[in-house]
Amino acid sequence: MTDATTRDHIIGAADLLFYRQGFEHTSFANIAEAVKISRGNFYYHFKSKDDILDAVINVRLANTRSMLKQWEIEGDTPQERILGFINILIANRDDITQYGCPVGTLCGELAKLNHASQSEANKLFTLFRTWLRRQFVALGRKADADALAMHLLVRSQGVATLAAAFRDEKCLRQEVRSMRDWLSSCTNDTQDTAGTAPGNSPSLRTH
Amino acid sequence: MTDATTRDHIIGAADLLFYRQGFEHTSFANIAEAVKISRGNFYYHFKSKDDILDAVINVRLANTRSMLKQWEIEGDTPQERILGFINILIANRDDITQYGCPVGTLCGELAKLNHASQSEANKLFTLFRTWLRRQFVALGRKADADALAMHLLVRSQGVATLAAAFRDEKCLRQEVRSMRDWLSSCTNDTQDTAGTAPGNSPSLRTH
DNA sequence: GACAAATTAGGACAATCGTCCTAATAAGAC
DNA sequence: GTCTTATTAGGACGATTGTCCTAATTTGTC
Repeated sequence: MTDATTRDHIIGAADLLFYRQGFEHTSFANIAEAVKISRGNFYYHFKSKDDILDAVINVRLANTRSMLKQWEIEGDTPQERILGFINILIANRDDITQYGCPVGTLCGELAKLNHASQSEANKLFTLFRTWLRRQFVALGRKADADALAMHLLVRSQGVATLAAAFRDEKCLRQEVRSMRDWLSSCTNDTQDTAGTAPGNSPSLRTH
Repeated sequence: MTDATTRDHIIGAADLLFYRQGFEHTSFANIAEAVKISRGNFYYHFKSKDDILDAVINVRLANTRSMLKQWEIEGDTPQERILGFINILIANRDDITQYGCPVGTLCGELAKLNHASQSEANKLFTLFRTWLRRQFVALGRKADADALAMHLLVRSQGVATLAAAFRDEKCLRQEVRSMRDWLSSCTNDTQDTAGTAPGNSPSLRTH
C-alpha cells in the first residue's frame, strides 16, 4: 500500500507551488526540493505530472466541499452564509494580493494550455456556484438565484485579479465592503424588480 | 535599419500566441512557424524572448491608448463612453469565452512567473483605470470616481474569467446587462449615498 | 557588373523538461 | 535470523527550451 504521508506531502507541496508559480512553471525539481525526496521517485506515487495535478484538484475539491459544509453549519441565515463566502477574500487577502484566486488562476492557466483536466478544475467553480445559488434560493430569490450567485463569483474573481495585479489590498477591501452592502440589499428586495427600474437594484435580469 | 514589416509580423504573431497559449507556453518554434521564418533568426530583431514580450506589451499599450482616444471622440456623453468600454466584452465575446481577457490573463501569468515586465503589463490596467475615472468625474462623481472605475474593471475581469472557465457567453451577456443598468443608475444618483443606505445604490464607499 | 550592408537559414550549445529504469535501502511477515 | 514487499535514490533517456554563431542569401548603392 502507498505510504499516505509521503504522497500527501507531495500533493501538499505541489498544491502550494501550483498556486504560487502556476502549474506549468512548477517542475518536478521544484516539488522534489520542497518535499526533500529524489526527483525520479515521483513515479512510484504518481504516473505523470498530470496525475499530480489531478490529485491536487481532488484535494482542493474535497477541501472546498468541507469548507462549504462548515459554512452551512456556522451561518444561521443564508445571508450570514453568503457573508462567509465574501469574507474569505479578506481572510486570504495576503495570498490573493500576491497570487490571485487559486481557483481562477488555475482554471485560466489550464484553459490556455488546453489541458485535459480543465473540466475537473472547473468543478471548483461549480461547487461555489451551486452552493451560492442554494443560499440565494433560501433567501427567497429563487427566480434569479443563479444570476445572483454568478454575480458574486464575478466580483470575487475580478477583485482577486485586480488586487493581485496592483498588489493592493485596499481596493480588495473596498470591493468587499460594496459586496456586503449589495448582499444586505438583496434581503430586503422584492424578487422581481427587473423591469426598467432606476437600475440600482441588486436584482439581475436573467434574460 | 530593421525591416519594419518582418519585425511587426513577429510581434503580431507573438501577440496572438501569447494571448491564446500564454507567454511561457509559447515557444520560439511556435512563433517561427506562424511567421514562417527560421527559429534562430529572431535574435536579429530581438535580443531575447523577454524583448519580444516587451514589444508586444508596448504595441498593446499603444493600441489601447488610441482605442480610448477613439471612444473619447465617438461618445458624446461620459455615459456613452463608459458604455463603449462595457461593450468590448460583447464585441470580443468569442475570444473572451475562449481565452479570457488579454490584459488580465497576461498580468496574472507574469505575476506567477515573477517576471520583470509585470509593471509594464500592469500599465494596461492603469490605462483603463484612469480613463474610466476621468469619465466618472465628468459624470459628476468626483468623490468616488476611482472606486467606480475599479468596480467596472473588477466586473469586467471577473466576467471574463468565468465566461472563459464555463465557456459560456450567456453569463457574459447577463453580467453586461447588469453593468449597463448599474451605469445608467450612476447618472441619476446623488454623489454621496454612502452611509448605511439600503445598499442598492451604485455608489461605493471609498474608505 | 562589383561591392557593402542588411537579412536570413540552419545548426550547435548547454540547460532543463518530464519520463523511465535499475540498484540500493527500509519495512514487515514468518 | 530470512525472505518478500514497499519505498527510495540517482542517473540515463530523448525531447524541447532559449540562446548564440556562422555561412548563405538578399538587398541596395555605386
